[in-house]
Amino acid sequence: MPELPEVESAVRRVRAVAAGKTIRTVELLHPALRRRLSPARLRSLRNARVRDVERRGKHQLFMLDDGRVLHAHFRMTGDWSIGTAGDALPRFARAAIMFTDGSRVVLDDPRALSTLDLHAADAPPALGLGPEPMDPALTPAALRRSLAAKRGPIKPVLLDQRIIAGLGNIYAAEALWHARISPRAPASSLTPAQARTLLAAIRRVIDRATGARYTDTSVSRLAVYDRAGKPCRRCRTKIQRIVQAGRSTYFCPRCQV
DNA sequence: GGTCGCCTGGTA
DNA sequence: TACCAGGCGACC
Repeated sequence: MPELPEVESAVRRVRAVAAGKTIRTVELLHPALRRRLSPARLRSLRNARVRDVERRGKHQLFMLDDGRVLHAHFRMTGDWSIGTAGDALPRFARAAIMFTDGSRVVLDDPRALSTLDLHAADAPPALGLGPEPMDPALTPAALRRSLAAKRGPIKPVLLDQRIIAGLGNIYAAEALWHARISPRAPASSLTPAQARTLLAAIRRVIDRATGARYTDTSVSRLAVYDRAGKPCRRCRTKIQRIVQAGRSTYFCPRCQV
């Protein structure tokens, strides 16, 4: 489910139960997760203590006392379901982390595309992420510079996590609409004024969504996402859906130039 | 950049 | 039954 705001909310919920706790077991409930976590590595998590849970872009990092990192990524449809040992498992439970105090964190993911990874203490994860949207070091000039180095239309480029960490398909489209920039405009063509407007728009859509969850997002008032054929909220022109890099892009053909 | 595969469910 | 899905890595 996640773009940055939803992952941030997930991290906050999981941190509240996991930080300071000791792991009793981690159980995989779907075969796809076994590709990255062998039974031996799973067993090695017994008695590991979680110091804290951190977010980097859309990645979630359980920082263990021994320096190892349990690394979760929700991909399209993952979420945490938080409860205790005796609770019924959610319908799409894919993994369960049990803590010694009886609390339980379950990875709930209908499509089972989520990943869990364990990184050794001497090999912290290399995530290849650009700056967080709210990072003060990310200035309009810096954004324009990184976009200038990329070929192709801006919308797919904005999904490149090396440009801005955590931006995804919905909020990229939303931000472009707010900034009145066409998703087809070459990434390298942005003027300084457009870069400034776009960065402000990205921050606005991310900030407004922070604290929301998947179900909230789908019912919230998005400007363009999933609104093909419906009137633009600015000019009433019909919103168009196109496909870029295999992903849906929604935009107003009249007021996004 | 484009396209496919990963997985499975919801919806037209 | 077909298409779509908020991600991402591998491939051309």
